[in-house]
Amino acid sequence: MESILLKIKRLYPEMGSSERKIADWLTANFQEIIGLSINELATRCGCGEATIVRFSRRLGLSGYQELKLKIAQESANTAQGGVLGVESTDSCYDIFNKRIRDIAVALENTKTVLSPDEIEKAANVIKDARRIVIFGLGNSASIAVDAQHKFLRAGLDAIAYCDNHMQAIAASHLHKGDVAIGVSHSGASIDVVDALKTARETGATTICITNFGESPINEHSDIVLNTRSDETKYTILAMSSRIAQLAIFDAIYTYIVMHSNKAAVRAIKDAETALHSKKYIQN
Amino acid sequence: MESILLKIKRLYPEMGSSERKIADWLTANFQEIIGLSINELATRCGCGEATIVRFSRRLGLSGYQELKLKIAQESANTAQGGVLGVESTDSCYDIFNKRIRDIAVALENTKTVLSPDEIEKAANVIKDARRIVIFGLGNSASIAVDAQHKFLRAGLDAIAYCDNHMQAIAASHLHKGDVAIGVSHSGASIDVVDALKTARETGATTICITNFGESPINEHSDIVLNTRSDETKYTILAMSSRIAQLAIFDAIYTYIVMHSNKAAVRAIKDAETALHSKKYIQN
DNA sequence: AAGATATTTTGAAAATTTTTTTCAAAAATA
DNA sequence: TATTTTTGAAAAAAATTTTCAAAATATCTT
Repeated sequence: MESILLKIKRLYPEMGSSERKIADWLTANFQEIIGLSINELATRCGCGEATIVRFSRRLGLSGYQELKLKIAQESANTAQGGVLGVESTDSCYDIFNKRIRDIAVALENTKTVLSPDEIEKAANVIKDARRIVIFGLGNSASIAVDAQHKFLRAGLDAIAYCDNHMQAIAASHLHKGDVAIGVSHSGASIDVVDALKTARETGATTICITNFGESPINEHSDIVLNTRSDETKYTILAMSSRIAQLAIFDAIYTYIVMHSNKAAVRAIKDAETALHSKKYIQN
Repeated sequence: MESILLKIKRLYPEMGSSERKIADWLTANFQEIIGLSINELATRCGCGEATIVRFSRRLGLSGYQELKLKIAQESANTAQGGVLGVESTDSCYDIFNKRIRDIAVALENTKTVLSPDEIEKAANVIKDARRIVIFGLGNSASIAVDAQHKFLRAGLDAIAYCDNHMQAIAASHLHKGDVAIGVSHSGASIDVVDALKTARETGATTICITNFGESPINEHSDIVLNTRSDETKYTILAMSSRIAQLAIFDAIYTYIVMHSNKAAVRAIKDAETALHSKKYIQN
């Protein structure tokens, strides 16, 4: 949807001099309109009220009221400034707000480094895999578990291994047609990298999900899915990159459901109905 | 800044029955107010116009006009796009892009229903807890595991139980000074609700993380942390609400680290250095 | 427990403010 | 100069806010 400012810019040539005064004032004082009545604005712009209504109509709105409402909506997004670091005086709610900013930024960045081709390939390989094993340790363990959960719901044969011994064993027992997925933010987790290497040697297809850049895990991966987050503080948790990882798995899961044969879709419906008896209320 | 919805929730007890009708209607039809005049809203709520003005004033606003403007601002993110449906012709990358939109919207919405007071209370209770148990089943299991992982890193005594029998047992063995956290998007997962109820009976402090609205789990929780996502499609995965849950836990974790005594901070540093030997490269 | 009194809550109607429409004058264009 | 377009003051309409008395509720008294 075209924004108000953009519309103003586009329609500017068609306006008369009085309407242009309104356009100019609004361009300079966008949000300020929210607190003004139509005649206050008319005074500021040096024009009549009727001209303001006409101006609003030109933008495709019903009148001044709607103009104000629309600008209120649009300025809500713009208003936020860009500070990141958590201060020791921050309330927990403050920290939450900063975190969700981080997440939004990381997701946008990931969009720029995630290859459309690679993720499409990954989704299809997983969809048709005989067996899927997912490796994640420590911080990435919950991502692996989450992915397992999703794939199981889609009727796939998936297991997450979050223990380095189990990973090594599982990797060595794979075959051609199987898929091994390694999750590691740094791409340098010894055990996960080794497990992926082993998996590849068995003939399995290997996929990694890791932060953008050179890393050991890429060398052992047939398909590389990159995230991108510029975390500097508390990087151990790599919170926002993990959200990006989750989003990638979610997209793959959704894709598989959409492209699956009836049986797999039924598996999802089955999973949902199975849950109903476990709820006090029926959603 | 406290959101309108939060203010409504907080001031609800002080309202008379007519004002509550407005509060209820608004909670259910938040954005819809933008298109309504005061008497249209009065009709819908079954009350007089004056009551709506009084209601607005109670929220600290000058009147109905400002209420409408404020809601327009807050619903800006929600209003755009809404829930983006995934089409069967979408590429995996397309789906990813739609997903990250959903996530951004859910996070913004959660900001408006998450009570600053409650999350602050939760963080402090957890920080000083003798023992923390976290309950999550199915979809919420990975969130519980993630939270456990974070709290362990902060040097806290935390365990996640993702099995209904273990949850029941663990809950019954708590004491005053312990904290039980239940994670459930619907707030209606029988086993988690029961475990939280049991936990409370032992004298433990109970916290729930659930989607905004009435739900069984609230009744057994001393502290309620709300998320908000309007998922209609693929609601079984409740993806975006889970991201919001993760962000809440992350904020609490970060807050605890910031406010902990030296020992706990050292515990984090310890955890980080312990990981270094497990990496091929040093970050 | 019943009744009386005070307080609070409420909405209809009046008052006010805001927005929109009308229309003739001014400006621009042909 | 004639025609069209643009404009704003004033009128009309609509929306919002205020006032105030009735209704509901709570508190006190006996």
